[in-house]
Amino acid sequence: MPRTRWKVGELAERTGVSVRTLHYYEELGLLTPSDRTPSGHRLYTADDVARLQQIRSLQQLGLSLDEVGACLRGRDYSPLGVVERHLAQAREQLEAHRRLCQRLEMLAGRLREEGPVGAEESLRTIEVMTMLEKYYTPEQLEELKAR
Amino acid sequence: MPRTRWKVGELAERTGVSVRTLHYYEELGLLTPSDRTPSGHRLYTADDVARLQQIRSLQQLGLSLDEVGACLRGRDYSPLGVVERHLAQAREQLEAHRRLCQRLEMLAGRLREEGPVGAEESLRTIEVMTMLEKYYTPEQLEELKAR
DNA sequence: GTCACACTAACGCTGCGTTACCGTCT
DNA sequence: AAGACGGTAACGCAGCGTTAGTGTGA
Repeated sequence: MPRTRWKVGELAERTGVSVRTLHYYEELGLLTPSDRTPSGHRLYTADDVARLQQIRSLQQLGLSLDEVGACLRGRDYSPLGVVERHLAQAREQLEAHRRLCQRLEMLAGRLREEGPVGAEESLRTIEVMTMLEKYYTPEQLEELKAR
Repeated sequence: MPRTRWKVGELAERTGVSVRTLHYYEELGLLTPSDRTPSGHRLYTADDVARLQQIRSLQQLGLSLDEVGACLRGRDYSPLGVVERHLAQAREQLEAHRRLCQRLEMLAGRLREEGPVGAEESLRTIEVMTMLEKYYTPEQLEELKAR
């Protein structure tokens, strides 16, 4: 029989999400552990863990924590929908990283042969890097407008 | 003959780096445009653009702007070295995104068939997501210790 | 003369990290 | 009995976004 409850430190260790962050999510009303020990220690259930996953996915989709909250409380909220959009974005980032690798390889080549690096080379490389940081899918733009 | 100088807005548009950010880098002494028009408008040269690329690469490697500055001023500083480390990291992130996609696909599968999603499933997915955000190569850990 | 763009200066904000101090559990 | 872990409360901060008011230049 698998585990059914986690203390905050255990959850943090398993997920990489810090204890402070879990506290903070609770403060914002995003993730309240379903249970507590008599002495007040937080106990997270499998449902809570599922919710944490949704929160993190929405965050990686570029939403602020405020927006994440609104989304979770929203009427048309669908866990599967969230995962699917996250997946779509992850695939695009996969592609973006491929382009970044190409750019960096070219740049490294130039630098090795000591030829002066063309500005276009640098410009395009920066462009790809920056796009990576800001990635929003077209769908998200709609979402963000909807709020 | 290609361009040889860019105004701040032009550079911002080409790179995706905001005007405010370019101002801020200058404030910190990270990137001072080599020239100005008589009236004070910033003019960035190809060298400046190359430096901007280095700054962004170091940032994506996980360094704070303070550390970026220290690195650029450091004695053993090598542009090629920076690009190579960035490239190594980009490749690892490519792999990490692949794993993320796998996880999200499995999760989506579970959600579609309405079976209750196992907590392990959620936990592992969150773990992969979180690792992605924090990625530091072994090399970087050395760097960070060195400071 | 107008409209997009540049300048400087200043405040504001998000998402936590980081003490600090005290209880708990094994 | 002690050390790892939990609790709440509070401050602090990086990296810009965002006005605001003014000059510039095609």
